[in-house]
Amino acid sequence: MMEGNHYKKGLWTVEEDKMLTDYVGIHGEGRWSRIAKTTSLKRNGKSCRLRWMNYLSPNVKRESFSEEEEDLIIRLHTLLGNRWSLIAGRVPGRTDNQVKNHWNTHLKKKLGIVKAKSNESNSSLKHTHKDDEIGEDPVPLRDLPSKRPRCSNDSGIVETDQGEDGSFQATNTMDSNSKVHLMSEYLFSPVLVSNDDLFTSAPTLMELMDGDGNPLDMFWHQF
DNA sequence: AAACCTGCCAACCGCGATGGT
DNA sequence: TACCATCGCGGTTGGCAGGTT
Repeated sequence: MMEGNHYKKGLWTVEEDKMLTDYVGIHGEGRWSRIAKTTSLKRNGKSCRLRWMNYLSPNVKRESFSEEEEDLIIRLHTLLGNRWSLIAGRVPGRTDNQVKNHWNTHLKKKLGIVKAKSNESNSSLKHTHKDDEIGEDPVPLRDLPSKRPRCSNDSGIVETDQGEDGSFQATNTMDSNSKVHLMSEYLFSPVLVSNDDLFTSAPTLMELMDGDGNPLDMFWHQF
């Protein structure tokens, strides 16, 4: 709890990276807060964990995103919204931070997602580049439990639907046929089917539509 | 050449969840 | 049950690099 403010911040040096890598090599991942106590690395636990998970871990891909990865992210985002850790979990070698950054800097533009101005009179407001972005989340976070993977009941979730502009919007009024169509489109598209792991763990449409629970519930367990 | 602008991404922050005592 | 340490998530920021004026 008490991670004081005497810890170093900012970009990591090569020496710091080596210290952290050596530490993980000896002690394994976890117990991040002990690093500063047992080594001369003056980084707090959170910083160490983030550096390892997002950069130093051998599981992290450093090359550019491929077309296939981008397509997969787009599809997963349609289903999951800004659940970056869940999305990243389905994109081998990519971290939630990588996925989030790539979405915000590349994929939004690729999809032509821009914030819908509520009215033109607002155009005189001071512009910042962040103002261009929207809450593009197809399932607004306010409608979801804050920490979905840890929630046992997921009431209040809504499905996604494609809007006139091609972006996906939240809706809870979709009929069953539309649900089947949408689910099958995403689950059994060539991109997803090409992913062995996802394919083997993908449910059937009957499973999707079965029961009185939310038809998307299974995603939170499968992804 | 210098100032300014923009894009990008690594890292930070705040918060909630979890697990141990 | 309460408290504390730790972990993990999503949003946001800071700063560098390259482009433009």
